[in-house]
Amino acid sequence: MALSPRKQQILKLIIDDYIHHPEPIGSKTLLSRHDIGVSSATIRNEMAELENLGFLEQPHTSAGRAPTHLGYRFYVDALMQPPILTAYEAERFSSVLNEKITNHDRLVEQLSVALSEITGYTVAVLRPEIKKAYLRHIELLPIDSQNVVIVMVTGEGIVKNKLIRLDMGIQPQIIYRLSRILQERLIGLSMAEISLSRINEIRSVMSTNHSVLAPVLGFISEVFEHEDERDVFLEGASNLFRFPEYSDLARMQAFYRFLESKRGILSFLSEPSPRIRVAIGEENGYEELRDCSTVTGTYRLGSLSAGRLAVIGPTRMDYSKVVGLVDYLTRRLSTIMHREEEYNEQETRDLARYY
Amino acid sequence: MALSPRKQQILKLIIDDYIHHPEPIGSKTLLSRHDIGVSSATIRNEMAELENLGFLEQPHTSAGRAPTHLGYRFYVDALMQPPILTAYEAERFSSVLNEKITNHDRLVEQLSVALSEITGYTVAVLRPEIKKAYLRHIELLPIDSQNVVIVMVTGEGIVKNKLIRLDMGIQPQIIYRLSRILQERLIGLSMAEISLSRINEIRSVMSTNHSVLAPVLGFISEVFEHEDERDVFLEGASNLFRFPEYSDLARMQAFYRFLESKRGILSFLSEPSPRIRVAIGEENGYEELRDCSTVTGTYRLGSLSAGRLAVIGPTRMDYSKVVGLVDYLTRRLSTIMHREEEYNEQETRDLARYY
DNA sequence: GTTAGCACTCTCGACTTTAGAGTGCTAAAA
DNA sequence: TTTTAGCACTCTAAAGTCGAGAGTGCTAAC
Repeated sequence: MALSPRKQQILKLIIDDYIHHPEPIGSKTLLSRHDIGVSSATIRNEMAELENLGFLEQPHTSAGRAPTHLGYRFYVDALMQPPILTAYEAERFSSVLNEKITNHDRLVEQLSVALSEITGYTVAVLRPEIKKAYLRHIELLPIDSQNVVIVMVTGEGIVKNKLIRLDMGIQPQIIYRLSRILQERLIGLSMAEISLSRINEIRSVMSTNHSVLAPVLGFISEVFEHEDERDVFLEGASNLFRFPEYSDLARMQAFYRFLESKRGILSFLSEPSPRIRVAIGEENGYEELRDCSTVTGTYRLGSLSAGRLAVIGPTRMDYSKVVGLVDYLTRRLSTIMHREEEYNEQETRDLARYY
Repeated sequence: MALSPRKQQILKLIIDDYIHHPEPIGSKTLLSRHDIGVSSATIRNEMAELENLGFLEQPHTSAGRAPTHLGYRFYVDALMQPPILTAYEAERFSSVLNEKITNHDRLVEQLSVALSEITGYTVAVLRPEIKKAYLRHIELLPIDSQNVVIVMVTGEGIVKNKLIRLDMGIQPQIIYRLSRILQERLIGLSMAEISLSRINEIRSVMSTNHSVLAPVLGFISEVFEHEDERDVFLEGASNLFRFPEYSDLARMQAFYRFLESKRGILSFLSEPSPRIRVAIGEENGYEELRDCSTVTGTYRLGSLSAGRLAVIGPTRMDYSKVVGLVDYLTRRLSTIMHREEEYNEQETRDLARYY
């Protein structure tokens, strides 16, 4: 279905207009706004054909035409101008990145706030899974006779901890011993490698003291298995109120409920997807996102699994701009974290001396 | 302004009705729904007087009457029936409390989810400040030559940590030494007591190694000073869509923006307030909460400062029910945590042997 | 293939009408 | 003095009417 250049031109003009001014547009209006070399009647004919092809639709007979989801799809694939970042936008991100925030979660959150501000849409972030990380450090700290803190540090510098309350008192010596054993056997392994067999190995060495062992090993597997911690960060949800397409309260509520429950948006973000994915309406695969478009970017944080960052807006989204921003941002995030990762590996090698 | 019993009865009936069916109610309708011993004309007269007194208002001349904020205030203070928890509600909370969640944040979050479900309103939680906690344990863990993890545990079992990246490599021995010094000088102190002078004391002892010291001491003060960590937990914000009083999109957006920014709701929750506070409309003190009522409960977590838990709903809130739930929940939270706290102090005393 | 012209369609806002709920007032009853 | 029946009056909300305006599709001429 190769579209004639003129049809493409007309489709592009309609969508460009519609993105900023969401009202069905007629042949005359289009002509009055743009310098096309033909008359309104010709445009009318072209538009009728574009409608037959499924790229445009009329809300009713005597109205102008609006893009369909298929129209947007074609626009995204073939028509929209290549995204360009403005100096302001790049600057806005850089200023966050230059703050030298050491906590990855915070950094990504701050960037999301910026992204949501710039685009005026909603941003959702799924942080990388920790499952595939390798363990850089593990330590048990006896706090008192019945409380032990377990601290784990991944290669990427993510620290996880938990206070474990034991049923019966245990001497610190035993804790220290277990701590050393865990260090000897687990440090340097990726989480995939800390399998049941290794844990059982430890269990046999420490056979005397099951009462510490059970919760400790429980926590380790919890950190790396459980998705609980993987909550979604949301920013700018209230932005969508701006758009007339969300003036239907019932729909808005369904949408909000979807975001709020976090389950839905989590599973949406967890789906495999290319580095940059644009999904329009039903393409999202969720009833609640039927009236939305999303631009999802994947970033990599060291050896961790992919993190995801999605911009959610109306289907008449400014695709060019959003794709540009998401692409830029995830790229920068990945390289920054990649650099850190290399740095850490270097360090870890140096460190070997101490052990 | 002592109201006659009959006026009180009529006001109560109107509000009881209005809470579940938010339409201005007229004398005849009221009579048809309830068995009052007088005619509609009498009720009409009483209602006219209640309006003069400011307890009721008419949207327009020929409509029924609806409660004013003053009316709700009187209702809350004098009319509503004492709150009773249903078996289901108590059971719902107990099932969460019995899960033995060790992380306080999670526990309070789960309870908020239950509270929001039961009430159908929005719940906001401000976690206790950590500032007043006493330090049960502090430890520096060298991870490699340039990375140190600092771990702090409060009396309540709250664990805080951070990975500190140093500009230059430092031998683990030095880290261990600093760790011991911190332990000797800081453990057991309340955070108020870890003043600048004590920190300077440490600085003089460790004069040689400023490069570790600065970020470590920085983190300590950050943990206990900064409000950053005190983010607000929100649950059930989308519930409010149900209510016809929120069908005005612009208002809804302002409200959502308020919740989302977290600044506003944080400062709202930070205000001093009695154990249970009911605020109606303007009483909330925030423009964005002008159309809402809030029931705020304070709970205490060990020696920490107060945590706050607020139910936010329309002004025609089911006050009796909500007050009962908030009261019950904050009480149970406080006692549970109080018990834990005693337990911990016991433990800490026992522990003294080890040091 | 393109365009001017024209009859036709449909929505949206403005205006009108009407049913119904509710009121306040008055005068009679308790 | 308080309560009540009765009634004229008020106001809204929903339904109906109407005309302007934007846009279309078709036809015939360029």
